[in-house]
Amino acid sequence: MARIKLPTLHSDFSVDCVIFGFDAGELKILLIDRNEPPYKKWKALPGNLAYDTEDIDEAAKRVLYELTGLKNVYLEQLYSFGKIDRHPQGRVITIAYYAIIKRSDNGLHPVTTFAKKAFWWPANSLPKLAFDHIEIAKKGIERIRNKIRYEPIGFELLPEQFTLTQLQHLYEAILETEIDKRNFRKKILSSELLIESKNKQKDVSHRAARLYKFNKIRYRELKKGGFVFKL
Amino acid sequence: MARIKLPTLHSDFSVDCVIFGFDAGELKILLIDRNEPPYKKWKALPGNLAYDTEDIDEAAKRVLYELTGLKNVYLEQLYSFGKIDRHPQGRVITIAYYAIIKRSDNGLHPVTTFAKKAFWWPANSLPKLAFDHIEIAKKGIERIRNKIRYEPIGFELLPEQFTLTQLQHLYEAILETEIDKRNFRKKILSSELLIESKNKQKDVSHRAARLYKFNKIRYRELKKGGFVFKL
DNA sequence: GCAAAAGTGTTAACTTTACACCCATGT
DNA sequence: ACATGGGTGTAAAGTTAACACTTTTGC
Repeated sequence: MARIKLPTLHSDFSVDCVIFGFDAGELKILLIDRNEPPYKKWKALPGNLAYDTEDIDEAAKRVLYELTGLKNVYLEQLYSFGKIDRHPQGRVITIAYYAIIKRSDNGLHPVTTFAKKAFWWPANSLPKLAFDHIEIAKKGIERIRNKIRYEPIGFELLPEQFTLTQLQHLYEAILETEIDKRNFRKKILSSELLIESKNKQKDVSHRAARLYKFNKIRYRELKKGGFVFKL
Repeated sequence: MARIKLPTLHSDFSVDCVIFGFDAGELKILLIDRNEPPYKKWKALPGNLAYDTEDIDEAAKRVLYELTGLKNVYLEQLYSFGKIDRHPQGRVITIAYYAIIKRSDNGLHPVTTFAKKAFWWPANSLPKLAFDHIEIAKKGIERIRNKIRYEPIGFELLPEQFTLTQLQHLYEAILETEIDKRNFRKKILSSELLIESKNKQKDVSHRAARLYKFNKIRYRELKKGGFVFKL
């Protein structure tokens, strides 16, 4: 297997990101169009070779930032992929990360400062992707599905303020189940993780729902005491 | 940051293994004494640079085999570690795996075909380790602790046949809790994951306990139907 | 006034927890 | 006969699941 040395980056491993967003009642993943070989013109997960001078976590943050302009985002390592033939130009291991980002409530407007053309794609009907990116994306979906059951990461996908119905729809979309409205509300409210806002929904053509915020501080406290959020 | 090229392996990433065993009522981890620099004479997790010609999963299997002579062992990727300064000779990313191996019931005799001197160490009182291996080991312990709650991996640590009390002690050791004997038995037996053996314990100076086997086939069936083992 | 989603309680089924004594075997 | 761990059931507390109608608001 030939080993290609790239002039500037000088590295044999890359970082790829599965970036999740929630919109129109669906879990979405941010994809890019590749405009250089290999896999030119293919859709792919955003990623890049890593510099020798940065920790891998930093490389993931950088990729995410270059693509979305966002910092301070929920970002975790997902899994590493190292089949010898996964990259046509030689041995390149990739360390995959997954990120969860908020999108403005009313907005379908994608994030702004792109390095490449990026677009959201429904997580449950992904197109063909370059390299082994389908495998990586599936691992990401599997992870977020498991994680959401025992950590309150769902809030990362919603705007600062949200209604209980929005939250329920999010859980239903990710877990692909129906949830009973009354039971859901009882459970989520009894967890003390939500702060009731004084505001209500605006511009809806029906009774406006109360808005809530996630109480991060309370969550940290509870977690220290051994509390585990469970839906 | 200097980048050292090794003549034969020609690779910038390594594979390290957290190998778990259970013995004398304790969770143990297999360590080696390093006999070359860097960190010569330090204790460390078994690991090695990976060849360019093997998938990373294969590299992990190889490391495990070289050290223990074992194949077909429970082995999963754990996490990748990529701080730039984790290796004194330059940028080396490591992909950590964890393995769970059975040790013969009565036996404290360690595995045989060593590449290096290896020895078991209690997981909850690890010594100083080379590189960032303490961090890796801790991640492994955290993982096995979480995993054992919702997958029946405990059986991988026990001999083919075991008593319910042995199984209970194993859970107690890993989860660091006490478990009620009657509740534990009720729960574990009602899961239908155990096959009652006709045999009983031998050579104990008290009433001999019935032996059980883990029913792997039944577990796979149940799992397909969406069953999740939970202690 | 009607369409659309918000909001609200009770009961039965199930799961989890707490708890103590007799039994079989080896010395 | 005694020491050691093996083996067993029940009741109370807590959790989950099933289920339907009234309220508010905009059009």
